[in-house]
Amino acid sequence: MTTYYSEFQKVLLSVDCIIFGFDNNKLKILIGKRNMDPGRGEWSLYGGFVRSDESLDEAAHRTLRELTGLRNIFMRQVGAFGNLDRDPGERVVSVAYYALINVKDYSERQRKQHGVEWINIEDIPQMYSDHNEMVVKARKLMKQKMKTDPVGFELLPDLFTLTQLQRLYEAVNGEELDKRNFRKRIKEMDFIEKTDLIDKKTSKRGASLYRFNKKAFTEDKTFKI
Amino acid sequence: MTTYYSEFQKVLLSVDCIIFGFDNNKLKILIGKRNMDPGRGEWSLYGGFVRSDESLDEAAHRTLRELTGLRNIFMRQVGAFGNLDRDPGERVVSVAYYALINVKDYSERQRKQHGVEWINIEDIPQMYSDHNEMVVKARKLMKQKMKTDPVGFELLPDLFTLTQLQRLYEAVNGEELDKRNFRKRIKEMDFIEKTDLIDKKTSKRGASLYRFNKKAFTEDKTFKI
DNA sequence: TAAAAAAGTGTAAAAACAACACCGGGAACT
DNA sequence: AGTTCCCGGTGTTGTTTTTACACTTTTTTA
Repeated sequence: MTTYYSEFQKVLLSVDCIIFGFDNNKLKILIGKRNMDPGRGEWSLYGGFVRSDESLDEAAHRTLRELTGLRNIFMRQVGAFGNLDRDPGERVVSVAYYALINVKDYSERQRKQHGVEWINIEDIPQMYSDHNEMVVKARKLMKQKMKTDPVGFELLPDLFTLTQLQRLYEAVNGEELDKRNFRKRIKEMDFIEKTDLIDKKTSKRGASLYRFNKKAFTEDKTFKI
Repeated sequence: MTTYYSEFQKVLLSVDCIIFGFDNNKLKILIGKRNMDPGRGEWSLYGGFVRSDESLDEAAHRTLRELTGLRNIFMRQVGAFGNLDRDPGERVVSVAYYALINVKDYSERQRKQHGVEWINIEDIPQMYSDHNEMVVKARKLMKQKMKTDPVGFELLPDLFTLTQLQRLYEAVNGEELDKRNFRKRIKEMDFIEKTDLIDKKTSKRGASLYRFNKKAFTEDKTFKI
C-alpha cells in the first residue's frame, strides 16, 4: 500500500457502545468495570479497537456481538470523541455508537461472564474518561429518534402490551403520558397490530398483545409519539 | 509516553468541513477542487489532518481558520466516516463538522487564493470519496438545529430584514413560508429586536432592520420556527 | 363476596397551525 | 405629473392537533 500522507501522526481508534435495554419499566444501559489499564476498576462502557479490515460501523457491530452474541442489532453512531485528555495513555479517539436491544435476548450467563450489568439510566455512576458524556449524547439522539421512528420496538419483545409500550416511552421521555391519548395515537398507526393473544403475566385481567409489523411500515407511513 | 495498546493498528485522522453560507437567497457551501493526490482535481470539502496536540473540535476550528481566517465560528460535529474504501490510499478516518458563517465575513481575495467556491446546495457536484454523504448528513443536522435553536443568525449579518430571515429559512427548509405567519412567530420572540434602522438597499420602500440579541436569549426562552 | 389491580374506552376545551388579501411608500418609467 | 411596479407591512378565521379528564370491566386474592 502506498503511503500518501506519511508525515502525519496516526492515532488509535476505538468504538464504545451505549447499549440500551428496557426492563422492569426502566430504561437501562449495559456497563461494567474495566479490567485493564488505564482505568482498571472504573465503570465503563463496553468497547474495543477498530481493526484495519473493518469500517467503523462494522467495528461497532462486532464489538456488540462479542459482548452479547447478537447480530443485526439497531445501532447508530453517536459521534467521535477525541479530546486530548480522554485517555491517560497514548492518544485514542473513540467513536461512540448506541444500540437498542431486547434485554431478554441477552442471557444472564453471558452477561455475568463478561461482568457487565444493566444500570438504570437515572443511576449511572461516574464512568471512565468521557463515557458519561457519550451516554448523555447517545440518550439525546436516541430520544429524538424514538419520537419520529419506530425503533422503540427493538427494546421490546415481539409481542407486547400497550401498557408496556407506554411505560417504555415514559422511561425514555422521563415523563408520564396520558393513557387514553397514548392509545389513541397507537390506534392511528395500523402497522402496530393487535393480535388475538392475551398476556396474563403482568395483569390480573389480561392485556391484548400487539406486534409491530415492520413490512406494513412503508415509506408513506408516519410514526409519531 | 507509555504505549498501552501497542498491538493495535493506528489510522490517520482528518477533519472535513461543510461550510454553510447564505447569499442571494440561496444556501451554499464552500468547496474546491482537490490539489493533491489521491483525487486531484475532484471537487472536495476543505479538510485537514488532526494534529497530535489538538482535539477534534480544535482541529476543525483550526482548519476552518486556515481557510477563512475566521475564529469563534459556530461548528458542530456531523460524525465520523470510516468506511474502508473511503480513501484509495492508506486508511484515513475523517470526522466531519459543519460550520455556519456569514458570507460577507469571508473575503473574495482569500476565497480565490484558496481556490474555493460558494456552490448552491441544490447544485452540489459529485465530490471526492464520501464527501457528498457528509454533506447530506450535515444538512440534515443543520436543518434540525435551525428549527429549534437560534443559529440561523450566524449566516446573516448582524442587522437583517425579516424578509432576509424568511428567505434563509425557506432556503434551509426547501419550501416557501407564509409571510404573515412567519412574521407572527418572529414577533413572539422578544430576543429578535427591531432596530430603528432602515435597509434601503434591497427594497425601494425600505425595510426595518432587526438584530438577534444573544444575551436576551436565555435558558427560559424558546426558539421555534 | 368484597376489595384490589390493571385494561380498556370517548368527549370537550384549548392551543397551534394554516390559509388567505389588501394597503402604503418610494423608485422608475412615460 | 401621473402611472406603474416592487416590496414591506399588517389580522382574522377555519382547521387540525393537542391536552385534560373518569368510569366500567375483568380477574385474582384476601
